[in-house]
Amino acid sequence: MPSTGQTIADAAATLGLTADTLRYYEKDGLLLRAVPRDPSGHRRYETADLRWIELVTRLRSTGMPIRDVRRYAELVRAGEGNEHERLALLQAHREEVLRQLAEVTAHLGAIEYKIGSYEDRLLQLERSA
Amino acid sequence: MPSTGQTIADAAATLGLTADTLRYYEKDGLLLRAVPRDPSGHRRYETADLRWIELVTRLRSTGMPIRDVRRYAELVRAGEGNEHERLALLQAHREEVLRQLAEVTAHLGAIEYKIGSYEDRLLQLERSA
DNA sequence: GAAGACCCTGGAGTGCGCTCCAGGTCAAGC
DNA sequence: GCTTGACCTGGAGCGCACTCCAGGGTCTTC
Repeated sequence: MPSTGQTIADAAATLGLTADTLRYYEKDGLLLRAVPRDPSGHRRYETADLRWIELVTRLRSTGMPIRDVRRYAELVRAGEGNEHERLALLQAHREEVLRQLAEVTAHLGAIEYKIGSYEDRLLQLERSA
Repeated sequence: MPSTGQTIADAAATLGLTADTLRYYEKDGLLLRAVPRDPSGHRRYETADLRWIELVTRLRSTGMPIRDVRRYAELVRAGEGNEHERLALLQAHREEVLRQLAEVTAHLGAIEYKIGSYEDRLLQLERSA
């Protein structure tokens, strides 16, 4: 009978992370549970683990700090009854992401203007050459 | 005759940075020139300095690493003749920013979906209460 | 039963981008 | 002439998020 679930190497490849990062997330309390082990003590990631970590990577890559992800994980681990707090945490993050998107977009506009002016200048030079 | 230009405190306030950060940028080669000093050795930021630093903050807050900003500053300091390289640097940054915006936007979509499901769940609870 | 591949733990190390001193100079106000 | 406050320099320190060992176990393959 083959062990169920993915090895840490497979999970890392699936999720686009490294094995070190997966161990670090677990040690740091970002996961919902200790990842189950096979008889020799190696981690076997199950679908539920992978799905949760996928959410973690989404929160992380939208800029949520580790400590907030941990807080959210704590709330989920605590079980039903704190849905308002979870929602508030996600909504606050959403607002922050929207703020950042707006800021980056605005700055990008100014940078693209500068790119345009370089392109124009180089075009002029070519034409006059 | 009053000294011309802004003090470091004023410049920091104008730009939304700290005095420490301004000194750090200068020491690290992100500026186009050593900021001019008043007779007692204090920095006086002139309009040209402030405008350049404003560009630096735009590059920084769209995620360009310090070392790339420094590289761009070096090109501009080197004077005319490297416009292609400057343009390439900015274009590469633009592509990276667009990639990130797309990624964040996609992840945000998934997070908003989750927010929606919490809102629905809480609404159900209220209704049944 | 030796070699190689994979995994384990605890803990140290790294890169980035600031941020914060300590100790000192200088100009203005009382 | 003394305090106060803003600024100076060089350099140490910090928070974050990993990343990288050293030393050791286990499983498979030959």
